[in-house]
Amino acid sequence: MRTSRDSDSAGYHHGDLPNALLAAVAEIVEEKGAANVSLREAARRAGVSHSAPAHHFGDKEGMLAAFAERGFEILGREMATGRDSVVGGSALERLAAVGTAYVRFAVDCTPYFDVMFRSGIDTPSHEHLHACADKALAVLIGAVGELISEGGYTEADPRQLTVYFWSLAHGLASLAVDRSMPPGLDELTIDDYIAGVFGMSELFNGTG
Amino acid sequence: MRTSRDSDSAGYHHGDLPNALLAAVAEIVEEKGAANVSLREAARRAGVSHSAPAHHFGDKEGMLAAFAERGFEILGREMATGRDSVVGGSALERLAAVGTAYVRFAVDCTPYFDVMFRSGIDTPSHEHLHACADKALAVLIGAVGELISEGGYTEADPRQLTVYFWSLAHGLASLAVDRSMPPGLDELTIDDYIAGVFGMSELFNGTG
DNA sequence: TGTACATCAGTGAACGCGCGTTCACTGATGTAC
DNA sequence: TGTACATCAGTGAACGCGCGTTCACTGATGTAC
Repeated sequence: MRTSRDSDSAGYHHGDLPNALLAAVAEIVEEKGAANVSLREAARRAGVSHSAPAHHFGDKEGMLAAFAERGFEILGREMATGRDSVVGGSALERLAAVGTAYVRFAVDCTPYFDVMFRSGIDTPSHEHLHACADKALAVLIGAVGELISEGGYTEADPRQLTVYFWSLAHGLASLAVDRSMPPGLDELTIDDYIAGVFGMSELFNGTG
Repeated sequence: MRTSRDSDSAGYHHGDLPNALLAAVAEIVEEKGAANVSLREAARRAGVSHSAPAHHFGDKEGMLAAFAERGFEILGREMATGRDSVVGGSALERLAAVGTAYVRFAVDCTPYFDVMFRSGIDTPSHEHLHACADKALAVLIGAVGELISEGGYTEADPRQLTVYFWSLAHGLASLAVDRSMPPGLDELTIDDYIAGVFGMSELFNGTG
């Protein structure tokens, strides 16, 4: 197997250093946590001198911001894919699919989730990152809008409904990533909880 | 105003160093984020030599664990107080009060919340901390149990119902702490969202 | 086809910093007698 | 009431480490002519 590192372009010029560095960031976060990411360690793993990263990302914040941007792009894409995978379903089912994609993203791509939401990065201060975050979130907001325009939950404030579903998704994502299920609750799988949590509003309708 | 530092016991012996160090940790997290807590900085703020903290907490992990323990004690107490403040209400109302206390704790005591849930601390590996976390969580689990034994949501799996409410509280807490409301959604206050999110299940009953 | 040159990507030495941890120490406190 | 002694709490020097950033540099690439 050949990586970009040992390809023909290997030598003084790396060929694809930004991607290699971001891949290294993912590795480091996975192994040692977001707090332990450093420019030098990323450079080391990319097989490059420790001052090379500055060329592409400016500084450490810049590298983390670039990594988070990529995360938001993936998250947005996954949520849209989830939504579109529901054919002939209700708006509530599409919204549940969006939420499910959100939680699955956190579980399957934890390094991204960690840097995006739990690394202490100041998203608003990075213009492009902020835009990426808004764009991803627009998928969730849009799904809530569809729910309302389809005639559901019309009594609710759309903003509160958005925060409700986002809280549900973000909370479950956080708990799942931390594997901090309370004692006895780790018998069910994460998929059970996803189904349970996003099916709860329907359950309420039936039994309330 | 006199602090414990400049009291009569000031001098070679601090008098209340563990507390002073934990107060310093809260300050540091507030100002610079959980990632920037250090034994030396805490010692500096407590007005003590940099090697003094080791005497009380062993090492850095130990200091953070002690801080998190205190956080879980406060969280548990606040949730119980919230629950008990509902007199003559339903189990669902008591559960909403527990969730409200959870979110308020995160907003009002953000340094604790950050260290407890977002500092990368490995809770299960600290026995006493783990016990503190379970004890706090027991308040939420208990409130879910009361809901069920009162005859509500009997079709739901209690474990899923617990994770549902915990996700809701933890998600809203995280979003509120990060002030990462999506564009246009920061017009409402956090209290509006708390009321909206925990009133949502009742809303569902009415309109579903 | 060849040459000059600008531009870009990565190097490596150097800087100063704050950190965690260790260790022999000393000052303060309290207890036994 | 006084003295000896054990224990505890905090000191300060020292260690080695990894870090971010800067800077003059060099190797590689591509473009103009």
